[in-house]
Amino acid sequence: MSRQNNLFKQTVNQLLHYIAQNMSVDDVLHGDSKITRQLEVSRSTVRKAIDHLIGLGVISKHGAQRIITRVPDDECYFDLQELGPPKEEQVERHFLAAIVSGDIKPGDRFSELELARQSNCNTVAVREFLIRFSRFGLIEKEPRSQWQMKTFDQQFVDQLFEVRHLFEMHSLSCFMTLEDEDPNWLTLETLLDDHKSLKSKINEDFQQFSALDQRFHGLLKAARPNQFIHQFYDIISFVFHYHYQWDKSDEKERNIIALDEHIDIISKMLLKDYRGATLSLEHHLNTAKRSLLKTAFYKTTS
Amino acid sequence: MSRQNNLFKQTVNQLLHYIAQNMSVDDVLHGDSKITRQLEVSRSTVRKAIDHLIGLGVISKHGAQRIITRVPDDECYFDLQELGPPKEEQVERHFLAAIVSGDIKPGDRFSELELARQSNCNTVAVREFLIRFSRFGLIEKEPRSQWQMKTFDQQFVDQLFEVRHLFEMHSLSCFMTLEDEDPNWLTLETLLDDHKSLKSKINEDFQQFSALDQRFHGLLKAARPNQFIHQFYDIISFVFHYHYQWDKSDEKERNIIALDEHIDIISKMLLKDYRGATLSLEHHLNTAKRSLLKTAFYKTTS
DNA sequence: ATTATGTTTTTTATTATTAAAAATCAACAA
DNA sequence: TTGTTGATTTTTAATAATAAAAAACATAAT
Repeated sequence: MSRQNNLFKQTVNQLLHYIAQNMSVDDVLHGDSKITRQLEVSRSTVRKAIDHLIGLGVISKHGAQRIITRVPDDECYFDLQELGPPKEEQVERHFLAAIVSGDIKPGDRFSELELARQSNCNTVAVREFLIRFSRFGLIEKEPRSQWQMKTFDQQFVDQLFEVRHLFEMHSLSCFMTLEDEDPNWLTLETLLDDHKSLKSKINEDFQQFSALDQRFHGLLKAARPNQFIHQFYDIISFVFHYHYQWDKSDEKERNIIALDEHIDIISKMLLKDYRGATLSLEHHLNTAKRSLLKTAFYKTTS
Repeated sequence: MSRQNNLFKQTVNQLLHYIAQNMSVDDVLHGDSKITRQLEVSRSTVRKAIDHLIGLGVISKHGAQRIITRVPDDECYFDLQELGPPKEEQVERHFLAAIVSGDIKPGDRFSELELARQSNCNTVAVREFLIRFSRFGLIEKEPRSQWQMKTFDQQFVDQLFEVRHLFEMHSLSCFMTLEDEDPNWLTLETLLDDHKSLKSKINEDFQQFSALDQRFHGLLKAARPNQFIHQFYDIISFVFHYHYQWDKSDEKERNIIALDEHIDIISKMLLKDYRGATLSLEHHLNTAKRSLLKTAFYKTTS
């Protein structure tokens, strides 16, 4: 399979687009270092793209100047569709699909080679993805042996929520000690309004809750950003995303309950009721854990 | 460079060793599946090793049975010294050395290729190591650009200790609620004794403190094992190891102080003085942070 | 002096290839 | 059955090779 010089083609297209939008025949093209800065690719790539357009007759050289000779037509553009997504993403997509669909179940072993074949990539790309992914603690590998999907068991969930509990409580406590004039309080008020407005139309738009959920927990963390806590949340969101992809059955009920819990917490926060907010948050986390366990075990035992 | 069939050679040596120790001429060798289990390598490897020994005349085949024909001499053994350590380890060693020696300073960019050349590995091995290492949050990389050593600044230390504080306090609280008859209490008492005995000879053996430190913080965590917390401690220990490698100047003083702090904490724990232990632990963590900052900034600004 | 251009070198991303090791399979014996 | 050996197939680990892209360099122009 030939190498897909993706970036080059993208650059050509972007350049064509720019010309079509902003320039007309006989205009002088900017210097390549300027274009480089605009497109955020290296000058070599820009240069190769320009050469390509010269080859197509869109641009011609007069000494050092490059002049537009004709308006580019659709023929000039590369078809990026057929390139497909970048390899890394392809592996990821395929692997996650395999997990979600149950092709790879907790406890299963799987080979890099097979994944590579299935996702139409080479083994190195697969391996690199798996190494990256392994930081989630969901897969692991012994030196001369295959990868193994770790069992997603009660213990895993317990440990996950133990840490989550610590972090969320900590975040809450940091938030509550913010100055009154801190802009985060305003953001929180807006968030409460958005929650209430979603509540009024929850029966149709329950899927929008997910965005609110992210905003809420993101805002909590924003009171004191911490890269390690942040990293951990990547795991959390993956685990949730992964499990709920299976079981959409009671998504609506889940969301309605969580929405109310959010409103409860936020209201108490705005009233500066630290103790009340803590209790409500605790309750919210417990609900989330129960719900995850239910879904997870429904899945693994079926 | 030819591939180093490390495992095969190791296996041959192990097998020879076993024969030399336990068997004599005309004995019948065990079946290969049995040997496989003992040496924890695959049967193919065992098989190849046996074939090799047959080639050397140490073993000969009579039908399916394999019989020792002579006692193996030193000639038969492979020289494992010249093989060197496995690639992965080689990269790691070289990279860490580069950091510690200041070849790669915070903020620096560095290339995979150069690392590969210096550590005498190929780029893929280097890249895989770097991906693995990146979970420590100390290096990162943009897609088509080089790796970059992140700046090790006050903020990083703050965030590190923020999380560490959360975790240690949590661990302490878990520990304090252990049943009286839990074996961890006994271990803790032993640990206190070991601390005291080190204290009496601290002037000579101050370097032994590091082991005690690991044991102490390990024991705290042992009260409630959690893979996410555990993972985080890998980062902690790396950071400490990394920085103190630079600055051995006041290692002794540091260790003496920390030793006393440990004794303080453990004593209070054994007295079931939760509040006192908490305060002491807090104090201990603050000392550790101050000391790290001092070392770190002494280094980066020099 | 600064900036832009043309040229060259280095690095990254990707594929291909292969020895080593593991896993599987088939025939056979206890 | 169960377990063993011998032969075969897959997979992993590692190397090498190369197109694409970035970075560095040198030269000319403002």
